[in-house]
Amino acid sequence: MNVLTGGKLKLVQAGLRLITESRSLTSLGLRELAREAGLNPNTFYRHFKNLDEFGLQVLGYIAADMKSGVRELRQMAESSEQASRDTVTYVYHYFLANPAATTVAVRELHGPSPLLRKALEAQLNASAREMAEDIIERQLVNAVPPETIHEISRMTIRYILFRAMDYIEKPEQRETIQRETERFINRQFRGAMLDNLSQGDIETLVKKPSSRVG
Amino acid sequence: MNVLTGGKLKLVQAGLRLITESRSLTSLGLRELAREAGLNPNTFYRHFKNLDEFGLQVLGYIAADMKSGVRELRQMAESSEQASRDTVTYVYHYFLANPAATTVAVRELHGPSPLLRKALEAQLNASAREMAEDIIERQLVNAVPPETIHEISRMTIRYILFRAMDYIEKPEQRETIQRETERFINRQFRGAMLDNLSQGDIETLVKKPSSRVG
DNA sequence: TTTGACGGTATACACATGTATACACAAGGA
DNA sequence: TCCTTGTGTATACATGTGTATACCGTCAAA
Repeated sequence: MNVLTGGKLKLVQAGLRLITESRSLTSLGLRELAREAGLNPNTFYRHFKNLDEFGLQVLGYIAADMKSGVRELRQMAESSEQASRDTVTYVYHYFLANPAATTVAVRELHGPSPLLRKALEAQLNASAREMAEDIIERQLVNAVPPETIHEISRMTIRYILFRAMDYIEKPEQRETIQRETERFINRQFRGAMLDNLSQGDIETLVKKPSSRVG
Repeated sequence: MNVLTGGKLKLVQAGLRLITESRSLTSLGLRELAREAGLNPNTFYRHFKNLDEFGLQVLGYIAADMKSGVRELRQMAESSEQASRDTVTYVYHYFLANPAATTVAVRELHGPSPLLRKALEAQLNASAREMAEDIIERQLVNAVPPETIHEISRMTIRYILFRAMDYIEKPEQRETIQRETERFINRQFRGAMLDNLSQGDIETLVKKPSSRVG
């Protein structure tokens, strides 16, 4: 298995710790890591060929973590009405509990290392696919075609990831961020329901007084 | 005026050059910059107190640039129908023409320096505000309240910024990215028109056959 | 009991970095 | 004319970095 132990684990965890304290994965030094891990600099070489390999290991470590997080998600989201609210709440709490992983993801997704970027993108797309398939399977939004659901899922995953940084760092804004995210998701899906209507159609639709319109 | 000249300008431009070649602003070194600028390392101190101050100068430099870009935007977007398409086209072309500025913005918005992050956020919010006020002034989407337009503008600015990285680096995806961005914007605004309808209302609305529904 | 791999350490080297001090030279005002 | 100010340079130092070589215990297999 890919389970980490001993010094290797110590180094990875040291890396995550350093990243949380306002560093980026790509900027970590070998000696710095060893120092933080309480090990001799050269011990690093016992476990990793170079810093790139270390980066990939860290990514693998947090990817495994995230995967289990997303899997738990599938247990929730019963009704279509409450689906987005529950999901958003859960996801943000997950990010809050894993600040290092979140920071790594955000920083390296557009960071300087093509290798890490590619790996992260794949990881995010996988999560988005899982989210989309879940939505399709449970028929949470029937009026929207599958391909569109996938597209919106990709956008949503990224949106949430970036907002997660603020969510972690600005506790007083958490409520706001959560509400904004819910609105984001709802508007995407509701807007998508109108994808093949013309602007004129929509205006007449909306103008017609329904149950309650301010 | 804030116009840069001589060595100071050389250093800032060297910074932008280095950033485009897959570096991040925060990771630049003083000697590295001087080398790229063809100057003595110590000349750096003649112009900047430290690297943080240098970063702020670079940010200011590109902010001025971006501002003029956004201002030009106000000349366009005549009809509501074509508004998003024109705007998106323009904005992406702008980012394409200024890859260094774009990369800086994306990397540092969630980067390790709180100072730069704050400055960038302010800059983005200013752009979003300008965009929102433009939309409101021109009455492009009447059915949506101003506060919501501001919110969507903030989201859109960020969305476009992140997609701009891919837009720059993956020429074969430019068409796709542009289309996706247009859909993103349209769905946000159309979805927002339905903000105060219940899920049930919307479903009945959408099911009703209008001009053309697949 | 010996062997060898594994994980960890110590020392050392070459190089890059930020910074301090001191020097050079042009332009402009007194 | 002298003096200051702005800009650029040279030298030097302490510190940090990646890496190479060599040494040391533990432990399991032969």
